[in-house]
Amino acid sequence: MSEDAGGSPDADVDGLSIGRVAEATGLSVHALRFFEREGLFLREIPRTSGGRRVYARTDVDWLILCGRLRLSGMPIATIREFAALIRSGPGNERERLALLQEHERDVRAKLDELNACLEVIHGKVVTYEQHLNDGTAAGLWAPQPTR
Amino acid sequence: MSEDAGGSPDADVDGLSIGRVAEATGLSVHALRFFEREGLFLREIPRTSGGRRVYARTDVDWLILCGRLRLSGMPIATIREFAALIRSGPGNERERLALLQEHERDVRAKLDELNACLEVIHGKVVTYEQHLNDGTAAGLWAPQPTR
DNA sequence: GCTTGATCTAGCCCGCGCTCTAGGTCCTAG
DNA sequence: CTAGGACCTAGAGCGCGGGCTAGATCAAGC
Repeated sequence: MSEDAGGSPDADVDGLSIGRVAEATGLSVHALRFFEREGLFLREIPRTSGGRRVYARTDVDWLILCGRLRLSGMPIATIREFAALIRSGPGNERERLALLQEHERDVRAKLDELNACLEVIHGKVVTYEQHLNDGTAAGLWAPQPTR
Repeated sequence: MSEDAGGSPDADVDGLSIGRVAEATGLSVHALRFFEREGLFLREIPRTSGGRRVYARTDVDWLILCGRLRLSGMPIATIREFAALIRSGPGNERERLALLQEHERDVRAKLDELNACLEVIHGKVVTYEQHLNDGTAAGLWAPQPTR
């Protein structure tokens, strides 16, 4: 139930089970195995003699970053590219930077877009609130557009 | 090629073909037919005697709002609910307002989330920029996490 | 030893939001 | 009259991001 909390022969100091990593990152156990199949990790995740994954803190840190990248809309394929750059060692920092910069631009663009949508939506909300207070129906959608 | 631009017997004044509506809304022709199947419209779209859709300006206005709702992450199913409320006529404005308010909350939450992600990502960008200027490697991911 | 829960691999399945195809019809220009 | 583009319906397909299951193994506590 409590798994190995620091004493089993297989797990290194601070070796984490998949369940603990799931808790720590907010990702599901399924998602973690999926990410591994998809090549998103920075290294091969080692196994115990029994075949179970043993994660390190640095894996969790990376997964947390992956979570942010995903939340902000980066596709799995792009995260995979980024991971591949890191895995292939020093020397490609400019490429990594370019990838991150492009994503930053994308996120800013999406923020602008969302803000524009928010304005429209908030405008609608205000219109309905006024209608409900005043009893007017100005600016509301009719059931059948007036023709 | 130019379709009916205001003179054919079937099309009302300002009756728009699906292609024109696609242009006007940025949605694809396929998407417009899909939206119709999904019940997102506020009315039955009338047809010419030849069976072609004839849209009005009000349909375009509604579609533009739908576009904003979609862009801001509202699922098709929720837009369908909203459309159904409008279609069922006056009297349910509180429900419409509640739906819009909830979506507004969702959008604001997503904005906060995105901003938080952006901070993390921008931090990474800055770290890489510093590394490339200084030649240091502090804070960069190693190819293999140091164990 | 036995039970119990966490984990394993392999692989199929799903919801979403369109997109595209097939096979036709319409209709306007030349 | 003919060509060709826009449009029609019905329905299959797809990319994405996981979710879920089956059937087995592993490991900890009693």
